Amino acid sequence: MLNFVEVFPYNFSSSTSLTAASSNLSLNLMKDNSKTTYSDYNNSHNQLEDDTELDLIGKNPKCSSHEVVVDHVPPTTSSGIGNSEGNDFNSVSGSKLINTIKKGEKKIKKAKCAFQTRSQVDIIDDGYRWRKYGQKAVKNSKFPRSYYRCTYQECNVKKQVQRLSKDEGVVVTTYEGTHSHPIEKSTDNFEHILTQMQIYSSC
DNA sequence: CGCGTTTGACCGGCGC
DNA sequence: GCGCCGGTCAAACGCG
Repeated sequence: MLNFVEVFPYNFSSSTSLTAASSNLSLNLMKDNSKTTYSDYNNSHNQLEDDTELDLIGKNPKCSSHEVVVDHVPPTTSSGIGNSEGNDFNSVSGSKLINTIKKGEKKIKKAKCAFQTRSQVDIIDDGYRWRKYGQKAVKNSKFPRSYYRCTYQECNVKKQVQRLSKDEGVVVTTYEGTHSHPIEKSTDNFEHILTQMQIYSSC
């Protein structure tokens, strides 16, 4: 179980700091000597206006005082990460559902929050149960990206896990969507992690 | 037997 | 139009 978690500031390009909600997130790192950073993958101006998207990390936007680093992902990113944005994952996900979207309809972006974790293991136990549904080789990286979906019935949350090629010790976990149910496993480390986040990210 | 993982196939978006 | 790429599906498989 977790012995030590260190949160360190991670500077994406054109990153800014903001206060983010964090109350609903729990991290329960499986191994020791892990470092975690998290960032909001939303475009801060366009995406954060949608309050349904802000709550990936926390259900309650008012409760947090944790400084985080925010990455700005252009809303026009290619088919990659944002490919299925706007889809209703409660019904059918993926390309088949995309077919049902009429031409000209504006797709709604889903919230994405990325955590950087310096860890020996890829999987961060965040208290939810996940089922792996895909794995793809990543261009310019020797490590694959794994795709997970929350196993809770009708929960549409997904996450991607990828290890950085240029820093093999860093694992990037990207969350997409909002859990519609409580955490399934109790986690004792969350407060500790949040404390670490606050300490390190405020510099 | 139920649940989760693996992995090749498939699809849509995008750039040329 | 074609090829590349990221994301998803789903059958097969493994494990407890």
